[in-house]
Amino acid sequence: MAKRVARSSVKRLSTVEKKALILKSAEKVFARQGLKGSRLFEIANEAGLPKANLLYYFESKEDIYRAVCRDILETWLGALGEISADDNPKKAIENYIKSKMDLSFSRPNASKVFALEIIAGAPVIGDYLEKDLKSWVDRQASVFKVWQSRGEMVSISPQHVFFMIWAVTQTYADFNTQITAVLGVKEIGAVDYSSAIDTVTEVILTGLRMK
Amino acid sequence: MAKRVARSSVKRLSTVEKKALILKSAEKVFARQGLKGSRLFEIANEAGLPKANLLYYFESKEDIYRAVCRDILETWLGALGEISADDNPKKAIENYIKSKMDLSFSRPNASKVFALEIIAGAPVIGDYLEKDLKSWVDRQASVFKVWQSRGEMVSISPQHVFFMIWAVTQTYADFNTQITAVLGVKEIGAVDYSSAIDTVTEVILTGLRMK
DNA sequence: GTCTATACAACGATAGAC
DNA sequence: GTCTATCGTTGTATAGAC
Repeated sequence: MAKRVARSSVKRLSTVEKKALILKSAEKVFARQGLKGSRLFEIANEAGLPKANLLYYFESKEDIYRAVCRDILETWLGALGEISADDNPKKAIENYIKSKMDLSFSRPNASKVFALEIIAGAPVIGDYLEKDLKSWVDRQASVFKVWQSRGEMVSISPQHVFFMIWAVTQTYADFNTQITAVLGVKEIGAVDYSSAIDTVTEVILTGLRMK
Repeated sequence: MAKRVARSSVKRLSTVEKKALILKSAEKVFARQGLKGSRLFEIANEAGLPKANLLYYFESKEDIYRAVCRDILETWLGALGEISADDNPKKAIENYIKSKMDLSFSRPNASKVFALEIIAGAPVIGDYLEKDLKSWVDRQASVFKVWQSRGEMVSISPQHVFFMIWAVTQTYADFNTQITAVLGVKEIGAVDYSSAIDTVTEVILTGLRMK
């Protein structure tokens, strides 16, 4: 049976497209109150689908949530890459900060879902943190140690360097409500965006004494 | 009728003490999933009280939540003080970072409730952000501008300086699950605590080029 | 594959005995 | 002031017609 591609109606979407629509809508809803604070009908409304339809494509609310988390982790890891000891240290950190800031501005809801999950104690992605993320950080840490031994970076715990970079880059997504309130603007515009990147990059590179 | 002070049983607590117990328990519960993700019976269990008892002391779940938020904001504002242009810039920022880090380690749940509230779009404390917090930041910003004109601080947007300081100090409370996972420890110990303060202070002061 | 109707469990809040 | 019982509502999930 031939499947038609998307037209004006949501009903015309293929299975794959509909699953993607549900996940996109779910990410937006979960970004406000997390798993326990979100309702299936909110996701359904957001997607423009009847509630029961969601449970045809996914087993349960938790199943949707797990799929959203998987999707976010893939984007995260995929976009961040690996830093090598041969890289130019300053350029490498600069690129890393840029990537993280871009993610914060392009997918703020993904960042918020991640934040809510961590604050809740990482019941779903705890394993990822302890295995994949930890070993990724451990690998980068050994690179930082090489740079530090060459005097190309101040000698502080590489782990804490990452905690700080993650914190300042993600704050522009997660705490954007606070930021717009303090700046007295309705939303973070293109100007604030590039000014934020410059400021963060400048302060961190200087703070790490990178030449 | 004479009231007895607290003994072993929760029942012996005075009205004031019992309200405080409820708020303390509620803060812990709200710190995991926010307002909508938390259940009254969870707060009741945490406090060791029957559910209906909570609704004798407070009108509703939202009422408890608002009281928790008020409590947190008072602590926040009270602990942070004001910085004056006459202060020694480096010492002032150092003290500010120290205060914020102390708050993160002494009241991590308060920090988490605050974070969840902001991520949710600040439905309850939005007013505080736009008025009290904004004017506080605006006052500090004029102090920073004086320092910057004297060459005692790098010339970047004072607002973004605060965004960065808040982000790195609060990350040790809010994202402590991620931090312990990456460090491979069960909890952030006294050693990590002071190492975190030193690292954060060092990087930020250097990053702001404070002499 | 879609959607209505509904079963069933969870939850907030109240009534009323003590 | 405390606590049990319970009401009314909301929310997840399923059954079954189309």
